[in-house]
Amino acid sequence: MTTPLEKARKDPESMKARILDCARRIFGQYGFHGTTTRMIAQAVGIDISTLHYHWGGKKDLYESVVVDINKDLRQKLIEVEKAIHGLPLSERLDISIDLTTDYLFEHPEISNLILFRYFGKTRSNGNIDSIIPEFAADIARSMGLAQDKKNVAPETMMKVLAVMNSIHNFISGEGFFQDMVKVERERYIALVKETLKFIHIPAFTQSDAK
Amino acid sequence: MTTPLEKARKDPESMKARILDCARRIFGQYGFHGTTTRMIAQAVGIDISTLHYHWGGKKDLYESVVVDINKDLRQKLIEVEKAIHGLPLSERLDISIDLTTDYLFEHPEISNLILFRYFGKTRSNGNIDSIIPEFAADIARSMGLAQDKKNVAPETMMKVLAVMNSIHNFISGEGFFQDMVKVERERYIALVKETLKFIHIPAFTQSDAK
DNA sequence: CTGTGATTCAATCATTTGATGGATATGAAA
DNA sequence: TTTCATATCCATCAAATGATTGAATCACAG
Repeated sequence: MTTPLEKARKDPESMKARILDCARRIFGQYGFHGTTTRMIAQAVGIDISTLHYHWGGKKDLYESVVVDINKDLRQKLIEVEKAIHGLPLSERLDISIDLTTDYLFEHPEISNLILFRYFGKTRSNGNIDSIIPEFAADIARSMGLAQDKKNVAPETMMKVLAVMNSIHNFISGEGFFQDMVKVERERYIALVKETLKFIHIPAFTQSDAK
Repeated sequence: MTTPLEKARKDPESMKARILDCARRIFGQYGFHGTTTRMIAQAVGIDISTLHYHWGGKKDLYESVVVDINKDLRQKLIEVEKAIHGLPLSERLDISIDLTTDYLFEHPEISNLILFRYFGKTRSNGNIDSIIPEFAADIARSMGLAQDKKNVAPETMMKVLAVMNSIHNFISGEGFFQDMVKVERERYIALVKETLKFIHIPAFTQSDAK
């Protein structure tokens, strides 16, 4: 049986998919409470009731969005993992940062939504991010910091979180930070990669040598 | 002339101050749109109209909160700067991380609010964080990465942002991350410090040696 | 005690917002 | 053509929410 989300992903031109795309972007910019169903409907160019017809309600739509971005991110991480397989650690980090950063700059709503879920509370909260720890564990393994996905040491988990978050920060805070350093977009993206490598590569390669 | 905010800070028992305290906490947890004036009033134990009497309106109160936390953070940064003055870089980092982390874990709403302002949009946005770039420049100077507060290189600014953000991340994401690594609060705080030092000290000391 | 300004609250308003019901259109199947 | 499921919109509702008004209460100087 196909869920509404699978149906939407199958045909990107369908109304379901168009709504989902706009919802991703707007929920990412304004968060759950900062977004109104009317804002999304207007962005799609439809009536609110059409939105409700396809996705049930605001909360249902939001949860679909979260599942959707998690799916996309997981897909990308698998891709990155393949690209770096077998390389030495410093190169793995270098390439991972390049690929992930490029991808997220093209889909900033992913970083936006993830940070919103980390740092903000929703007045009625269910937890639909049980997949995130799995991401972190996957990354830990693919970076050679853990043997298997189960039983990743807390220290390792924290290091992986630090790397993931620092990337999301620069993507999601682009508006704020770019204005702060007063550079154009292309330059900002280059600066982000440079800074991430400056910060993270010494830490992990040093501990590797020990 | 004294602003309402100065008046509130003078007498911590005053109604103005009590409202401001609760507002800090709740705006920090739920963000601007996720917070209702009724939530704040209930937390203080007063009527909504009393809140309006003292602070004008939701937006005014929110802006006062932002100014207030920026003031607190600035104060703390000056304090930290004094404590590390003259020490070698790796020790400056070590101590800065300890002091700042301890302080922010005691006042998590500071990290919460700052991240909300970085990553989220408010439907009607004015920018009242013109002070943040100044923080970054201050830190850059006090870490010996820049000569004067004016003309801090973009590369340097980005590095400082990376450090600041990584701290805020672990404070503000405590609920999420602590659950992820499955440890108690004290252990989590220790892990945060350890991880921050692991990540940042090699980067800056290595480039220092070059 | 009295008067006066400051403070607080109950009641209420206007707007926003999530949601629904019913009418209409479209197109495929019978 | 008729029938029926799908899809869309218009009108509207009920609750939530930011804000205001006016009366009651308090603090305290005179």
